[in-house]
Amino acid sequence: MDEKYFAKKIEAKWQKFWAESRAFETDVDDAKPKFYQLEMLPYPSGNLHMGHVRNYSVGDAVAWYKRLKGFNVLHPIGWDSFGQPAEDAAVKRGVNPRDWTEANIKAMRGQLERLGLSYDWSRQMAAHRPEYYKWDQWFFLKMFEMGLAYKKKTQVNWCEYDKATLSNEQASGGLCWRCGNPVTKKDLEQWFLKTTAYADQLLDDMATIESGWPSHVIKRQQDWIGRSTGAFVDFKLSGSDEKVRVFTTRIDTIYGANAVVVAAEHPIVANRRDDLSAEVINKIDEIVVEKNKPMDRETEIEKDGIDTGLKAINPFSGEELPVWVGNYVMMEYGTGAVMSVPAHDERDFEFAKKFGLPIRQVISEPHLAHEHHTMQALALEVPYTEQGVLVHSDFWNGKTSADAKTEMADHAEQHGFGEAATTFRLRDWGISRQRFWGAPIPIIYCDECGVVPEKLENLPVRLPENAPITGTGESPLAKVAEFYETKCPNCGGAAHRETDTMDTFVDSSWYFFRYLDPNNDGKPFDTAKAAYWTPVDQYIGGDDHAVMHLIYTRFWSKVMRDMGLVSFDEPVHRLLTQGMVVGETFYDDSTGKKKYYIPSEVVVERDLKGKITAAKGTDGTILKHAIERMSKSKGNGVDPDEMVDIYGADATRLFVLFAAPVDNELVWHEAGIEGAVRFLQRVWRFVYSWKDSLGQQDGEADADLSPAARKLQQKVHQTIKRVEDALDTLQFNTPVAALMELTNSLYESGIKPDAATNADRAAVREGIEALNKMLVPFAPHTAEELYSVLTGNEIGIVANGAMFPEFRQDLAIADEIEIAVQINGKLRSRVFAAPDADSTALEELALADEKVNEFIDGKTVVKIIVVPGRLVNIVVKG
RNA sequence: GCCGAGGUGGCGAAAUUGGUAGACGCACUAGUCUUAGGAACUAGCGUCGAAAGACAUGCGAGUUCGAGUCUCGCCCUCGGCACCA
Repeated sequence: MDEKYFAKKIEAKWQKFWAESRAFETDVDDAKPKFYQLEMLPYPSGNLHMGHVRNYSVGDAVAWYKRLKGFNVLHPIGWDSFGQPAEDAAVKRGVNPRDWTEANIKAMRGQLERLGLSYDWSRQMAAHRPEYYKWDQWFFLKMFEMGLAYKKKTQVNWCEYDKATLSNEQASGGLCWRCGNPVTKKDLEQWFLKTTAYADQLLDDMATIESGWPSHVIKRQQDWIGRSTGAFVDFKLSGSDEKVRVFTTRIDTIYGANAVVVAAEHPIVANRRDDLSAEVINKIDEIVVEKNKPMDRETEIEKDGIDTGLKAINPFSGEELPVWVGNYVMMEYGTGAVMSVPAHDERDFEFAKKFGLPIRQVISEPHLAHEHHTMQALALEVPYTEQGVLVHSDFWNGKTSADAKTEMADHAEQHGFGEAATTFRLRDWGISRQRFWGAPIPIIYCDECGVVPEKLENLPVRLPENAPITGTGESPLAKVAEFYETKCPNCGGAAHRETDTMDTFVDSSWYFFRYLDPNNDGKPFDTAKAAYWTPVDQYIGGDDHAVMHLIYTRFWSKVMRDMGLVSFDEPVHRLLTQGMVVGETFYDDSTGKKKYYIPSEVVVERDLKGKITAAKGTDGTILKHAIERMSKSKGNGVDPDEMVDIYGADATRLFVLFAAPVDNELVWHEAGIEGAVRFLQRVWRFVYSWKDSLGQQDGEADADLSPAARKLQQKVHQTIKRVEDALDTLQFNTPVAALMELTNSLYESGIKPDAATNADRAAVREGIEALNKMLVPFAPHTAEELYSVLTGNEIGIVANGAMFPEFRQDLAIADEIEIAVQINGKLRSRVFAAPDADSTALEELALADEKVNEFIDGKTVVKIIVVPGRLVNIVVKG
């Protein structure tokens, strides 16, 4: 190696060395603690993007740090390789999904390797390979056995653009998670996994991981699971034995009910199509049609409904109420029917206003309760949705809402018309997909025996080599007779296979257990290995999976626990969600639609300070300027390969870590990455300027450290502490800053190799070595190269067992520190004192200061506050 | 509408958790060296001011010797949810 920093050369050298020496293949040394560092696995699209780079740079920094801290580190990677893009490629370009996927994996692995990420490649898994999806199928059959997998006909979320079925999580917000287009409904037979069976656990167990997960993810999961406690109440239909069961969280308001409102699909109306008037039937059908239309996020849906003419009896008051159909009642939640209490619910209020239904107040603000008893119920201007005291509620008058809720639910139960109840927003996970590129659902339909699970020993149910992929939303496997024609495992008669495949989120629900034992042919993984490595110590990924992958994987772990495969409740103890990488965009929206300009088509004007004041296209169009998520079409995308090529992997990674706190958005400015290169070069030059002088101990008696060397020593140890604390709390920008400061201090010390004493040389050596080791998590290639330059060994940092530098408090403390002197809280002067100088000494020093005396001259000192080690504040009057 | 996070220089950000606001970096300005420099180095860089100093952490109050940090009330930005009874 020459003395000039040349990223390409050293990066290629060390990547080759790491691969050949299998430097990152996981060893288990019983004397060391374990650390499982996991990052969300990529979909093999063929192109790494900057978001991946950020995710994996952070993960790699943690993995390296833990290695240097003496852990057995497991740091694997794999491929979420089933999914729609492979089918899209097949439709568009006629390629085979398998070939396309394998080629992409190969290409992306190359990209990851060029970044120098320290993965244990020997544990790689890929979801689309039969050795993996065999176990998806195995889990499915186990869940079928346990009653956790079942089939039902249902309205599924359907994305017309992608021609794809979506789970509720994937259709969150009424928009497709993949393409962002509105979601419609479609009737389909679907396989479901019973996530609702774990709703309580999914919610309650969050308490055990709360401290290690970002609060916004916890919050979103809580909202998603959406537990609400209340009661079921049965309203008997007049002139019938039938009952309508409603769910309410506010049974205390039941005397204010003016109607029972049911969903359009509710059996009570669906079963009476012949009896209801044509007008009612028409309205019901209209509501159903409206409901199944793609949702428009912007406009609020207006309340609609109709009186069915049916009557129901309020079991508390005995009052006869009309039964309405309302478009705001959802069949999928609760019982599909509600009691409408307009005085105390916004939606019911709006509904009552629109249709002129009576509004009766039955809950009062506590201090007004007495008046209400003597008053007629008043028409409210706005609904009163708070809790309060019951009025106009017969026997229950005067009770608080809280008391009434429990007592009234008990009352209902005792009299057989209701009970306390809990409902969830969470629905079961629909996993059937009418897709080719996924794990076949291992179920067989037999005319004689019905639904029959495939035998475990027949797994995997393999995907056929070829299937007609059309992208029209029908199952391609249904057109491959060799695939679906089979024999019943039960009776041996002719039968056919399920032709739907599994949602790809099945694959990612347990992939990180397969890393522990990737070649196991008899089990998904060895339980002893799982007991050692899991739960995951640190998981890192984007927060777009807050309610998809991260709920599914928690569910899956709980099922595996109940199967006896693992013994914990939660698979991930610490979660870090990194922010998005965004870029500057320039666009013209004068035509109503945004037209993006690529950077080479944009001319930017800046003011003296460098702020952008105007932007124009080279065609003269005045452009607007914004920060948006990176994408090719917006012209703000950055190709990681290109960055690595120009600046090097280390500089790219270092910059990504340094540029912003890890959970913030990161705005890509290419100029910033040059700063990272400059820093690495500065380190490089300094080490080279010293490399021949560090070992010299030419007999000269050890002198004391010079003041400059002593100062450097302090900085070294302060930096060790700062870097350690930062990495322990998952901060990556501040430790890089600390290393830059340390580098500046090395230069500023002014200690020259030829002029230095042995002691001073040793101080510089300590600084260089500490810097070198602390640089490893951020710029591993450069660090390896410098390490070999300094130590003369070529076996690499891992093999050499190098450890993170050791912090010494006694060396970090300065001999003399600066104490701020304030007068009335304003900084007026500074004095110097020993770090352990006591209050009296500091006070004396401050009062002796010339500048201080100028300020307090002629005034009365009222009080003096001394914070040892920090400041003196003199309070004066007059 | 509800929930969450956040407002600090031209920009990305620090701030030992109530104690010297703006570390570190980018951009910018001036200079040195160089055939040259988009290299390196030196100096400057919150605002106003010649300086002393004054004013500065979204706005307004409060607590305190002392507030970016704590309390209350507003304003704004970004994310999430969408009639969940």
